Amino acid sequence: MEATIDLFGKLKSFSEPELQKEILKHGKLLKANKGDILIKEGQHLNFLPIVIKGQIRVYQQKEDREILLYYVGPEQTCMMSLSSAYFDYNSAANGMATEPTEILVLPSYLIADWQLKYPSWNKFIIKTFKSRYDELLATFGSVAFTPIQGRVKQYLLERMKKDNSKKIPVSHQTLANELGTTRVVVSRILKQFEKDKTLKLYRGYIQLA
Amino acid sequence: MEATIDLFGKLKSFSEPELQKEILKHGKLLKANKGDILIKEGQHLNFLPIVIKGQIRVYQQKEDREILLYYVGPEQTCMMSLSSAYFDYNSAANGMATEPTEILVLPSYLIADWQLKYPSWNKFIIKTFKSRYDELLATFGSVAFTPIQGRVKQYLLERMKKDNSKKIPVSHQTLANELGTTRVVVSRILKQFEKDKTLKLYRGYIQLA
DNA sequence: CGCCTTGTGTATCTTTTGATACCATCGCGA
DNA sequence: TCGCGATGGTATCAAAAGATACACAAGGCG
Repeated sequence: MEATIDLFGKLKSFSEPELQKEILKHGKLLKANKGDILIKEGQHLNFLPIVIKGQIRVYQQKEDREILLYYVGPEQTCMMSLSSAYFDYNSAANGMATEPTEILVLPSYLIADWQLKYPSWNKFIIKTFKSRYDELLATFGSVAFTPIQGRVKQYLLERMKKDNSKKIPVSHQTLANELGTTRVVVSRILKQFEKDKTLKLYRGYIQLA
Repeated sequence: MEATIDLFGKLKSFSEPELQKEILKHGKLLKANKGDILIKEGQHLNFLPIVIKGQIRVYQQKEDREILLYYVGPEQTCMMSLSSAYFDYNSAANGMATEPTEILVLPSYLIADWQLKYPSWNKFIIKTFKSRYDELLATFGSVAFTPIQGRVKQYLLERMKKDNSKKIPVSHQTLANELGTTRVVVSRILKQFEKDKTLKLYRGYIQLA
């Protein structure tokens, strides 16, 4: 890989100089545009993507329904690829860039080696497994126990925190895709919230009260 | 720990003699009865249980509803404890023995050390993370996309395979708890299946056709 | 400007799921 | 033997969620 200005300024997790050398040697930088599909369900993966900048949306799909699993943000990687690195495995989800995204791509066969050699890499791997699991478990609990109305509210509140803004740019259809339901259901629920004065609806965005 | 006959005959994953010594030195054997609660939601865990014999049911609960996450069988361990070993963490689920169960209990602080020292231990850890994730993801997809009727069918078929028997000893209430719904719903669906001749209902068990 | 895509509002109808209630039966233990 | 809890059948009603269809508006683009 060509020397990249400030790569490890953005990837602070990897402190060992030796590890950094290896990453520079074997890694490739990739740029993805908004909407680019990086991983498809059923696909066999032999690389590990680490997001440098931007974001990847990982979701499951069934017929015309889809549901969000998690986002991969900077300094993070994806479970599907990680699973593939250790076992013969086909992706159980899709990955799509939600904005222009820069990705560091590493070949799978190095993952396990590095894990034994470099403590910071090991920590990264374990942390990924752990936090992805937690996320999924939280979403699972939500889907299993909370009616959609509550999940819409949850989603909007989390989004507000994350973006630090009460103006949430999302279409009803997109919201439905995040939550695993349909557009009509989302519109209906949002309208109810609007009547309850908890938000206002506009074309293309939602303004929380 | 007192020398235990054939412990490593049952735990074939741990091949290194050094690791076996460590396990014998720091581990304790524990016996649980059917119905014993081993882990509670919110509880802080400082041990890692590895099942030797029997089974632990790990599930989430909310008010009077509950839903199965997974079972921990022989040679397996639980995600909650594993997460606790690496990070400050409170269990997000409950664990209960479903039958008389023998458990090897190891202190949390050793998990990470051993992982760097013993490849077979590392493999065990990674495999646990990976397979627990896969299970949860499968269940998640099922809950998100499949109507309950289909999930009842899935459950019964899987149970048939696992037990290698078409006679499935389970009450409607228990089935409801596994699937995150209520008894009445399960009874209704099962009755429909009986009308369709795909199974017969008896007190305390279900006979698949 | 007209056209097309995307986004939104809403009505109607059906299906699924849940809540409640009541009753019958079984089997265990006092 | 009686009582009681666990199990299961079922009816009724309500709520949640989904399917379909249609209308309209906003905005980009040729």
